[in-house]
Amino acid sequence: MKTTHVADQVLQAALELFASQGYATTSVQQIVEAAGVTKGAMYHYFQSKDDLLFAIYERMLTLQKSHLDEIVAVGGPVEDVLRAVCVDVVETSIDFLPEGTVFFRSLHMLTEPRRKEVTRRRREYHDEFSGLLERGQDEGRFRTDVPRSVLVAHFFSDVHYLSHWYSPQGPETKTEVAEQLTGLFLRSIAA
Amino acid sequence: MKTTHVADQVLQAALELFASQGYATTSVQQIVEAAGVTKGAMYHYFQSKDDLLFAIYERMLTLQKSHLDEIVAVGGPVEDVLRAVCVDVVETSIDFLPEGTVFFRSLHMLTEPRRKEVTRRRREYHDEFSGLLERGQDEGRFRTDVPRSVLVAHFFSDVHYLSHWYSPQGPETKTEVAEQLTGLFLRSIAA
DNA sequence: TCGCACAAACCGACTGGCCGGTACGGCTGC
DNA sequence: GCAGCCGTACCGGCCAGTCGGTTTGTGCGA
Repeated sequence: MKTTHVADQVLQAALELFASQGYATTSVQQIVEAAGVTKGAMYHYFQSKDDLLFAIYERMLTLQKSHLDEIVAVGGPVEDVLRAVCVDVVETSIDFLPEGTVFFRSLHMLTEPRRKEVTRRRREYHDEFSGLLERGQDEGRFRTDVPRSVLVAHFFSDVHYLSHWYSPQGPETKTEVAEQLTGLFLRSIAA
Repeated sequence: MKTTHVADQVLQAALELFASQGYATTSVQQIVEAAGVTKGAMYHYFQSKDDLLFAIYERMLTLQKSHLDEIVAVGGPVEDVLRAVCVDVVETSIDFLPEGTVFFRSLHMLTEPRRKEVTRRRREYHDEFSGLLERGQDEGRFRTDVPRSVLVAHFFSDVHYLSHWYSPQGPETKTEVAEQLTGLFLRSIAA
């Protein structure tokens, strides 16, 4: 376990650099210098620069999915479940703000098969979310005059946009923003 | 009709390539080939690759601002003005979907002074939008229990996200989506 | 406890290719 | 014959990835 140290440091440095400079404009040399290791060490743990990027996506996707599953498993009235999911997604996204930046900005840099997988897993996630909306609609809780896909996009747009404006140093706390955005969303989709 | 000027063809090709591949991974050679001209011709009209990117931003910013000013100038009840602004922004963003993709994905690639200017003009735009919200709040039409900055972000997140999910070939027309998203937003911010 | 063997971890100079940008010459319309 | 317009060949620099070699850790027999 001690040897994952190098890999972790590299990933962390890569994440920060990708988030601040972008993937394409960050050289492997910069990453290894920031991580305090050498190219040789890095290429011992990763096959390519692309691997670094994918590892970041991997972690993010796995985390999001497990959170969603956990909350849905608890069960309860659909509105409560949806509220909990929304709040959690926003909070998690704030906890992982740099990942979010990289996530949306650099997706097109991933090599084809990996990009496809990311897209697939992301769609799975959206589908599960959409399922909640459908259940709510069936129960007459949510409006049906707007396509579900638009409602889904409407919510995830907020999540996506967080990394463009939210700052932990700003006036609002993570929890406040999560409640506020969730509140806005739930009100807009109510039947 | 020989005369879609070389500069225009280059810009158009650059826009499409930047939108589909990203700025950093698109070479000048690719751009000039797609535009059917040569490097020499391109560098006769543009000083650098960066110029191409900035020109795209320039056009977008100018367009958005002029639309906003026009609508605000018409005047009327604040809710009507805001509705018109929102619908227009969404529709315009759909008309200029590739620009939107490039806009948010490649901002960090612009050289420092230019990035600052883009940010400044964008903030101006947001401030004007925020001014509308403030007026509505003063008149008791919009809620005041959520910070205005969050409301602004909430709306622009939708605009931003359009390029990630909307397709002109999809089931919804531009106008429908504009009405739907605007409707969701206005309902969520009502007093 | 020590010597040894072997593998995993790590180092960093090097390379081949690409890319942004330039130099310069020729062409064309006025 | 001049001035903008454009083609072409080329350059210096950078960058991902490699590769031969060195170090560090570890198990083991004596």
